[in-house]
Amino acid sequence: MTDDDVDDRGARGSRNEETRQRNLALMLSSVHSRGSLSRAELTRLSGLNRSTVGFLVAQLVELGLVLETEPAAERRVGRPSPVVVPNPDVVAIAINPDVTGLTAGVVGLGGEARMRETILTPEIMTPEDAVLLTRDFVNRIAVELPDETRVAGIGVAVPGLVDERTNSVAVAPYLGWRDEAFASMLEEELALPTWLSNDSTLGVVAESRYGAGVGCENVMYLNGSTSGLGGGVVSEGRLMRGAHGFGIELGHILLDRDGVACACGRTGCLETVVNVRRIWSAAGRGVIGLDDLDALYLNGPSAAVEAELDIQADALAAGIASLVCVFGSERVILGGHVGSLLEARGDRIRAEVERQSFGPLGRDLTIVRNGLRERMVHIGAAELAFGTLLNDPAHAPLFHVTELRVDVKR
Amino acid sequence: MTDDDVDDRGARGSRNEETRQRNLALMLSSVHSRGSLSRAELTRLSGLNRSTVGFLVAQLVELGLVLETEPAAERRVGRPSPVVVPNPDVVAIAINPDVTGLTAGVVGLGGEARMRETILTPEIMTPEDAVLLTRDFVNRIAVELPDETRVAGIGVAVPGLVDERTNSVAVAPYLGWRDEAFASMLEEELALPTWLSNDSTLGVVAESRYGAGVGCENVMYLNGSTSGLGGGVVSEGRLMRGAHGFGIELGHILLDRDGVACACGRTGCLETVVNVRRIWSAAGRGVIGLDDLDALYLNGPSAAVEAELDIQADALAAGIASLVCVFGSERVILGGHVGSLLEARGDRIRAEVERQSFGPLGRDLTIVRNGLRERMVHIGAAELAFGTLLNDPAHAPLFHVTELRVDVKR
DNA sequence: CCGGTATGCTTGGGGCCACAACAAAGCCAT
DNA sequence: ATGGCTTTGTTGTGGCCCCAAGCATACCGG
Repeated sequence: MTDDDVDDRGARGSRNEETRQRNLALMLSSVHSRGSLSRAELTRLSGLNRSTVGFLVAQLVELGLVLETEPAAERRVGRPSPVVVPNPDVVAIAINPDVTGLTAGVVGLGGEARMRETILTPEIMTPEDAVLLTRDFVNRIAVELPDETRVAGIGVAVPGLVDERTNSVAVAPYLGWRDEAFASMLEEELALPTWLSNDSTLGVVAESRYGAGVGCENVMYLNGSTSGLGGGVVSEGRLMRGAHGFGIELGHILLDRDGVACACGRTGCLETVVNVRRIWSAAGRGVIGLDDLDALYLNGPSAAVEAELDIQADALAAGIASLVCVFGSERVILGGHVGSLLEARGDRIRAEVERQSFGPLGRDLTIVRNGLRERMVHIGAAELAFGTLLNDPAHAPLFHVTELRVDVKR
Repeated sequence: MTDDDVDDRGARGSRNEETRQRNLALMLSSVHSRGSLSRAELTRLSGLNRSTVGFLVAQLVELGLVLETEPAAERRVGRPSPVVVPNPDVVAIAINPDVTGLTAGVVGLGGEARMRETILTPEIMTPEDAVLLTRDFVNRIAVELPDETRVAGIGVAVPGLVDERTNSVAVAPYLGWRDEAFASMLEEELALPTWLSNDSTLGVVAESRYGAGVGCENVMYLNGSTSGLGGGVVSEGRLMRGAHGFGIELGHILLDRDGVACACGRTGCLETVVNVRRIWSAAGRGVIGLDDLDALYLNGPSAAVEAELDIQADALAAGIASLVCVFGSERVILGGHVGSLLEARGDRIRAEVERQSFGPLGRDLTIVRNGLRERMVHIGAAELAFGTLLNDPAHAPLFHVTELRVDVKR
């Protein structure tokens, strides 16, 4: 995808086209993340000249990425400004393979979910299974979606370590995948550009753009799922990726050096204590879905569960305090099992974090539950697929949904 | 310093001048960090056109920021290209107040240390003391440095928490400072723009640009000093700052929830174990300077010290493994007391980190001792003062050293 | 109906870089 | 020594991109 002949060190000079590209990207990203903006608002937001904004928007309209609609009747003085909205016919496909099945969806530019379905699998799926299920889904949407629909690509949220340099799955322990070039497999089958990322990393992307992290530049996100405790960090508005293109593993920060062994091979990780499976044990009634935890905690849980909640709340607080210390986050978002934990033990967690925080770092910290819930990973994966488009609206390829149908016949 | 009237959200549009500014900054930064580059090399590096690079360099020469020198005799075919070097008469002043005294220095563009002296103080200095010592130093260099010298500003490395938004010291525990608007105090006294930052944060800046982190985009730096364990992180080439403008506190990551109380008010911080004062206790002969630790470890230390080294090595390894897990760093640089610890227990530390690392994250990790040693904080502080200049070479103010002499007479 | 206001639209102008053609400076082979 | 070759500096032209200014447009309110 990248030209490798003149790629010295990324420290390239800027030319004039780049200015255009950046401004175009700014327009599209603003419209994408705010949903709708008048041209006058875009002018104020960008600080660019009216005439320039007019031209940029016209180009985006011509590219079919945004629509200019009638000005909103706002009863304001002055000539009304046309409203620019993202073109919902430009979509991304979001895929999330997991232990119980594959969730697939279509998300329009602007972040609106268009379709979403989960295909349950009797057994844990192989990468090949996942490709076939994805193909079936794409074939289906190719028929169901309107002809005007154009697809930016496929974003895959992987419950495991992803090597973003090679776009492959390094390890997905709960799926039993290892070194799978999953993106290439999908690209070969579907001829759509495909990107992979860790599911929790995508969670923080979604939350910080559309969820509980809106308006905050330093967000930390922790997500408790059946497959452990994951998370992601946005620092000064930028997603932290770490070296190697692997995401980062917040659940495996050290909690207690003399703690119990963790699935990752180490000892005393935060995940060994803050863990939904320990709740299941305490409740003593087998697997409990993440969506049922709230009800369990509300409807008078057993003393064993109460005790376990206290234990996990304290451990989570210690972990958060430790993480805030190294990231300097100002907002912590909790999702999945730890979101329920916050609901049940919010006061305790917040008090402990405050008490244990390093000086001023914990002073203005807010801890909130995630806002998007089950749609989150979905939206994050779509965001991944929209990335290229949002970065360079004029040159990113889009694929007509009708062409995908041709593939079906083949 | 910043215009506050139209500062919507930082997401400003780009105009044409910005292109020029960025390219100019790229030229100057390249020359600054590489020491000297031919115009042809700058052309290749930037990907810009020969003619453009020629013009940009000419502008930098006119601004007095770089010098064009005779082409190096390289016995290569083709017309020789003039070599561009940073103008050493453009300098920054680096200040580092600490418990034992104030270290002050002058660093030329290009990173070369021009002067450096430590003024010892009998008692721990107040901010006012530090201002006076700095003033004396500036008065002295105003006389000693050549007339052509121009000063970009003052960079201060503070052993404590700095609020970079307000350019003030939030807490410097070992100096006993709290909420001191130290930058304003200096600016008022010396009429030179002044920036503050945490000393360890500046350490990672210096190391990643000139020291053991050169050529690496994901660096973590840990520094053990008398005032505790600090550090900084460069992720994907960018310095991590965290919210609030405070740096980040790597020494206070959790090591053991049941550990001992830490000076920061919490329990079980990494710093409570990895700590030079514990070495002093084990050695049983009072305060030992950081520079004497290597000798102590080499010349057959006592069994108590050996045992303590093992303990600290293991704790450090656990801390590093935990931190690498959340930052995804590929190079860890150790300085000060932990640098000596690495020298004494390198194999043990590396083996433990490898063993405890999360999957592939620890695989390609290198752990090295810092390269710049005592000059490090110095160079980092100068880098801080050069920041504005490197970012916008055409507009950053420079102050003639002769004008500083006028201040002396006043 | 008419001024006031905010915005859209059009045109001219300036800044910045690429490109092309030419000049310069060294290497190298004959 | 000379002429070809290669690389780089230099200069002028053109294209891209944004801004500014003036005019047109659409809505409000009296």
